[in-house]
Amino acid sequence: MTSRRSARGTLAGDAEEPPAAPVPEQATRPLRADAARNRQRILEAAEEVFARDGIAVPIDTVAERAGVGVGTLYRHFPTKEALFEAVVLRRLDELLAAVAEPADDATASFFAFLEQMGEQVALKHDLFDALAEAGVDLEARCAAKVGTLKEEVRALHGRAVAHGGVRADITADEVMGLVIGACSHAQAPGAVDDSTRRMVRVVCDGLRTDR
Amino acid sequence: MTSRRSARGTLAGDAEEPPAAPVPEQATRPLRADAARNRQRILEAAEEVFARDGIAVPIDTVAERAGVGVGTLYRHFPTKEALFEAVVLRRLDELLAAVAEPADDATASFFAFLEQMGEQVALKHDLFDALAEAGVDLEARCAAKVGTLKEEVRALHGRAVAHGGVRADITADEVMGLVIGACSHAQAPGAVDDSTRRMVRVVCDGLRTDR
DNA sequence: CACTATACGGAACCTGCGTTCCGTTTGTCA
DNA sequence: TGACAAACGGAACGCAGGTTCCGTATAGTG
Repeated sequence: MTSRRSARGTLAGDAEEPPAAPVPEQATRPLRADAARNRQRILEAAEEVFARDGIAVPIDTVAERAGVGVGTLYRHFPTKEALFEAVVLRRLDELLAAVAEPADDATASFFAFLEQMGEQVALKHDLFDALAEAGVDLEARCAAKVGTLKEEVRALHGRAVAHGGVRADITADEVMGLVIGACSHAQAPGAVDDSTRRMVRVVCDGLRTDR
Repeated sequence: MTSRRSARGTLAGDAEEPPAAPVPEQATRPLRADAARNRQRILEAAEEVFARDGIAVPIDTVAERAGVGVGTLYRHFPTKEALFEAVVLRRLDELLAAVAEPADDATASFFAFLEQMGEQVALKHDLFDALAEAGVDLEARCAAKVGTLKEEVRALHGRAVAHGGVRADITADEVMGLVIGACSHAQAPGAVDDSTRRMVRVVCDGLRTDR
C-alpha cells in the first residue's frame, strides 16, 4: 500500500488464463466438504471486513470474523493480496454485469451505469477506493478486469457523446475518477446514503450538455 | 491510520491557543542556529515526501531526505503525527488565505475558491487525501483549522446560493468531498494536470444552476 | 471401524516501522 | 580558546502484522 510495484510478481502472468475454464469455484480436486465451507466463509468475511475497514485491516480480523485460524485462511489464499483480489474480482463482475443491461437511450444508459457504479463504490467504499487509487496494484487478473471495465465505460461514454447528451471534453478515465472520488467520501459503509447519491447526481449533471 | 479515534488524546485540547501568540517559528527559547536550520529542512522534506508518497511513508525517508538522523527529527517533532500536523497546518493556512481574497460576484468567488482548493489538493494529493478521508484523525489544532475551512466553504456556498448561481440541494461538506474526490485521482503529484482541472470543472458545472 | 490424505489452528518467526537512548559533536558565550 | 548546554546521529527496542510450520483433528473410503 505504500509503494508501487509493476503488477505481477514472480508468479503466473496473464498467459495463464487461456488454457483453463473460468474456474468458478473448484477445478483441480473436489475439495473436502469442510474446506469448501470454510473457503466460502472466509470470502464472505473478507468482503465484509475489507468493505468496512479497508484493505489495511489485519488479516487476523478476517480470520476471526470467519471463525477460522489464520493457518486455514492461508491454506486457501496464499497471500493477503490474493484474498483481496478474489474479493474485488467478484465485485467487478457484478459491476460488469450491470453494464450489460439493455437500454435504448445512450445518454440515459450512460448515467444509469454511473449510478450503478456509484452504488457499488459507496457500498464497499474502502474496497473500491483502494482499487481506484493507484495505491494498490492489482495482479494480472484484476488489472485485466479493470481494463474491461474501463473499456465499457469508454464505450458507453462514446455512445452518449454521439447521442449528444454528454460533453465530449472529458475522458472515460476521468469520468470514473469523478464518480469514484465522489463516493469515496461516503459516510456509513454498508448503506448508500442520500449524500452520496446527491454527489453522484452533481457529477452527472456536470457531464450533461443539456440540463 | 487504520481505525478512528475521537481526535485529541491526553494532551493539550484547544483551550491552549488563546494565551500565546500564533507561535510563528520560535517562542520559548531562541533555538540554536543549526537546530533552526534543521527544523526547516525537516519541514520541507516532510512536505515533499508526504505529498508524494502519502502519510504511510516511513519516517526514515523524511529524515534521509532532510539529511538528518531520526533522532534529530524526533527532537523537533515528538511524533510522526505531529510532523504531519505541522505540514498540513501550513497548507491549510495557504488555503484559508485564498478564501480571504476579495470578489464581488458571490457565485464567481465560490467557484474560484473551489478551483483554488482543487489546485492545492491535486498538488499535494496524498496529503490532502489523507486529510479529507476520515482515516486520519487530526489532533485538536488541525481539526480546528479544518473546521474553519468548512465554515468558509459554507459561507461562500451560502452566498453563492443566495446570489442564485449555485444549486442549493447540496451541503458544503459534500461540495468539499466532490472537489477533493475529483482531485485525489490526480496523476503526477507535484504538478496540476489538465485532467484534474477538467474534473474540477465538471464538478463546478454540476453545481451551477445556470449554464 | 480403522486408516490416511486433507484440513485445521494458532504459536512462532520475520520484517518493517515508530520511538527511545545515549555517546559524540558543535554552536555559543565568556 | 575553553567549557557547557544544546543538538546530532543512528543503533537498539518494542510492537504490529504478514507468513510459515507443525502437531492435531477429521472427512472420506474400504
